[in-house]
Amino acid sequence: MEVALSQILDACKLAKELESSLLFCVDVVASDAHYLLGSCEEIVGAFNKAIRGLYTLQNQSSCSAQMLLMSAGEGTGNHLCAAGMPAQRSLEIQPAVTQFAGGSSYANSAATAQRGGRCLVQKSSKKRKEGTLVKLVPAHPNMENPPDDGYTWKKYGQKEILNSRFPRSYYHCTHKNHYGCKGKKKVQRLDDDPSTLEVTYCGAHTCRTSPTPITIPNELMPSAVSNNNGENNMQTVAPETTSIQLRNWFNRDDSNTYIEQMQQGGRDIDYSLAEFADAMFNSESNAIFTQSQGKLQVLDPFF
DNA sequence: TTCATTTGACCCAG
DNA sequence: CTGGGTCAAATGAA
Repeated sequence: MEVALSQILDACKLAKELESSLLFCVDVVASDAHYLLGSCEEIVGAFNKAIRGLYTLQNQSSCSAQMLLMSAGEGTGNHLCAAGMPAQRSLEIQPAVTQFAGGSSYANSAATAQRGGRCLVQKSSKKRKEGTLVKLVPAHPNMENPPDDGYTWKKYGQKEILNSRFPRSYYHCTHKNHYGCKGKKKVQRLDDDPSTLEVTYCGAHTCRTSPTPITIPNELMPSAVSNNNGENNMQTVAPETTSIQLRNWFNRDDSNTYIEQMQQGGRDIDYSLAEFADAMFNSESNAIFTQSQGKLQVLDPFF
């Protein structure tokens, strides 16, 4: 665990170094997009290294490692560089219990995680389908719907289940039709604890869209057509992994021009960096980067 | 009119 | 054959 924490701290330090470079050495840094790209990939790599270390720890059924893993990867096998990460990615510990079945490298251990001191009891004797993830989440008292998990779901069925007091609802990813996303989930209230929902995720999200869609100014979009009245100056970007987005961003012919604009100070700099950070970590809700008093700051939970 | 939800029917693995 | 999962028409809400 100490090693993993150390790796996370290293990654945070790298992020802070990059922040310092961006804030105080803009002239040097901004002229070299490859330096920025290299720094970002170094940071992402450092976080991934820590995550891999935590995978190992997970095999030892480490409760605290599991909590960190859930914060970092939500059990989908996504690394920090991958898009499609659920919005709830903060270090906030949620009262949920998770169990994995085989499938992704992340889930191969089939380890039972314990969170909040509760264990998932397997009701069915049937062998669980591989590649599924089961979570127990607290049900909202007055709502049938499960709490938001960062994805958008479309309900396509509901069924009464044998020997269950409550029906099971079936959902698939809203982007199933657009991107052929295979993300699915089943939601069922527990018989012995109606205040808890058992959410079974099956199938990985392949839609590769961010739960908090990345918005990039039109002028940065390859297909951008400027709007005469200046309205609607943002576009929502769907699909592509974050690392690809970053690379494309930096490889754009006009990226240097944009960086020059960033050097001029004012909100444009902060806004651009926020977009950059958003593209990098693909989530606002657990922002590693934030804007404070007009400056981009790195949130470091360990300091 | 569009989109999400409901619900009965159908399919298929065990 | 049974039960879980999915489909698609019907329905309702915005």
